[in-house]
Amino acid sequence: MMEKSRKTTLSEVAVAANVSPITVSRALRSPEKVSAEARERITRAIADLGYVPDPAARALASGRTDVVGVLIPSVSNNVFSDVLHGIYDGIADSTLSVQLGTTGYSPLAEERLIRVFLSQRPSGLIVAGHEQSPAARRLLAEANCPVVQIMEIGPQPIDLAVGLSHFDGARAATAHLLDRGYRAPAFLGAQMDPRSQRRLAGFREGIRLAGRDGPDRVVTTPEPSSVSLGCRLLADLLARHPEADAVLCNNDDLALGVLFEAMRRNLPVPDRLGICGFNDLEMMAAAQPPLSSIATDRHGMGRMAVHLIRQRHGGTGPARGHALDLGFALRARESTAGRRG
Amino acid sequence: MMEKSRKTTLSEVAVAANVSPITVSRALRSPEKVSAEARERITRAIADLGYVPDPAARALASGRTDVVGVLIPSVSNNVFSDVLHGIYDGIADSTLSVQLGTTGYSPLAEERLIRVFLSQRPSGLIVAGHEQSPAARRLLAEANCPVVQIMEIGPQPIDLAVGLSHFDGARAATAHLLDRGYRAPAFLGAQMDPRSQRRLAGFREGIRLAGRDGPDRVVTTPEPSSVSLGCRLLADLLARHPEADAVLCNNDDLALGVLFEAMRRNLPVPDRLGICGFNDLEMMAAAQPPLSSIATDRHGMGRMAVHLIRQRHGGTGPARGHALDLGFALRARESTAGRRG
DNA sequence: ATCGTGCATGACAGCGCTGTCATCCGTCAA
DNA sequence: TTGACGGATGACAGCGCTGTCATGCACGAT
Repeated sequence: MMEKSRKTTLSEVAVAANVSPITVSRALRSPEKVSAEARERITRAIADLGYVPDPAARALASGRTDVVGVLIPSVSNNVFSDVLHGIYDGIADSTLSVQLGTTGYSPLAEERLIRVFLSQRPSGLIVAGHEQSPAARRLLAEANCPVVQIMEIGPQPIDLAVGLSHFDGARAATAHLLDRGYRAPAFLGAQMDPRSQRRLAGFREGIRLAGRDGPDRVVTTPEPSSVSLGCRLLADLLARHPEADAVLCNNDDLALGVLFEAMRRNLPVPDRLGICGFNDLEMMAAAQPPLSSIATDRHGMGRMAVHLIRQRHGGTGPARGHALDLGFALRARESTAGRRG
Repeated sequence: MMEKSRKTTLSEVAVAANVSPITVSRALRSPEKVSAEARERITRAIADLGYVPDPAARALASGRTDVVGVLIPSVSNNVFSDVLHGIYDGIADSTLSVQLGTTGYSPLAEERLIRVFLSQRPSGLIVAGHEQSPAARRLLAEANCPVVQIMEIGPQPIDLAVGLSHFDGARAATAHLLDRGYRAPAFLGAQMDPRSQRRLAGFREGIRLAGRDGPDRVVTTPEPSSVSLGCRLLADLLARHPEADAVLCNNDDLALGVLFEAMRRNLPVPDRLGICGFNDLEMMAAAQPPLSSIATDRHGMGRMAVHLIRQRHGGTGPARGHALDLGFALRARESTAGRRG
């Protein structure tokens, strides 16, 4: 049953290269500590034998792994897959590898995964958001590896944070809508996770700052976001607030759905209805009319998170408690060109 | 520098539970071999001490890991993130974990990653596609763990395969377009990976079977797929083949771009231009007009791949060489309702 | 000639766990 | 009562690698 497919070991390489095992180990970990000739022989022996180090043995012996743990709510969400992409780009030229865990937006699952990840003594941990359970926060605070919270920047990072202010982004978008002459902007939200909550708060703040005292035009649902949900949310909104003349959507999927629903209802965009999304996925600019959105640098967040971890290992980089704001950019396109008439 | 954040070990649990270490190990691996009382004490001790097993030590001692290696070209592609989602759902109720590697469509990177993954003695390997380099194929064939090729079913799987025939899917879509009265269907393709090539071949076969001898209306590009690329490809197509009255798109992103570009050009869909995508992402049904597509069960592929690996470990499941066809479904929607007039 | 210094290398032990075999004990058939 | 048997538990060694020290050597300073 347990057929041993003979793995070449470090010792076998050592024999072939006529050095001791420890020298082979050094040639791999810190080549500069090994003489050029020895290194040469070892390199050849490794190639000849097709040797690949055993990460488990290395981890056990050294007490550390080259693994970066990544905790995100879900992989089937454009936002997180962009972040993940950035993370992979960040580790590309290193020996690091990624251990991905998905929490499904459950704090309990998150806590469990943190425990599992920490048991592997990772090189670093990247977690999405700032809403860890108290126990999870404690675990992370006591972890002896860099911990980077991504997606948003909060008041006090556990260790490091990279993200943006979703509140500010939504407020800017709201100001933009008002600026363009929309008089009754609404907010549509799905999957109301903490970041969505913050966007909603930013929307309300934007309305408040403009001195509008009208009704609170907000339609949200805990359902996961999707394009078809965008269609339904617009229908809901118009049923409840027929006067709404612009929507700030929690994310771009909803915005696309809103666009399609508006087309079905012959509501001219942007003349009768302004539409603004959040994240600025690639499709937004290609839509007809092109859809406005708040651009966020998701790829950069992932890459930067890895960068911070690597800096920390190099002894440089920002100190504990540093939050890096990657900001956002308002991409004003035709879908929010303003009311006509 | 190297502060030892004291990890509780299995031996400490053993002391606390007043049993030998090996019994604790057994209580974790195969609880039925341990008496109820001992199990009870051990469980409590584990909880009290917050013990988490060290996977590296376990891997080293047992010669295996509970890791499933997953090799996909890219994470920032809806198709693969759906598959990944399925994989995570597949392992949800097990002790398995996922090790993800992205090849960026490079056979060399793939080969390297296969080597790295195999060095961890994984419980299984899931690789996208059938186009491994000869060396990679050999590695996989000799791996002593189940290997599942996903995305498509080919002539001879290395071990197991789960997927669908992209050729048949595209042929069915082409037949559908012709069926609905479109006389000059074209094919638009981006990121012409092997699966896209197969779809193109299926398109041509569909045309051939219908006895059309017209020009080969095909526009492809090696660029990665995107919505805006769909816009550009339609522009290209119309410049070269103004008579084209329907497009089969390599994937749904392109189809969406085509729809937007058609709107910009005031080409009525489906009257003047039929549009069909591939994969049937959620947005297709929500579009206006709703877009036809070939539905593929990407989530199911991931789940099934894991299922096969778990079956194999249980000693059941299909034998080496089995290819599981998950099929496809033509979702005919308004975007291919046919020419008018 | 003597010593210290720095570099390249090696010996040794052990990381935390599990495979293998051995041991122990209670139970039941003869 | 005896022996066989099976279930529960334990002792031992070792997985492949690296941390820690120790060693050997060539070199220049004294």
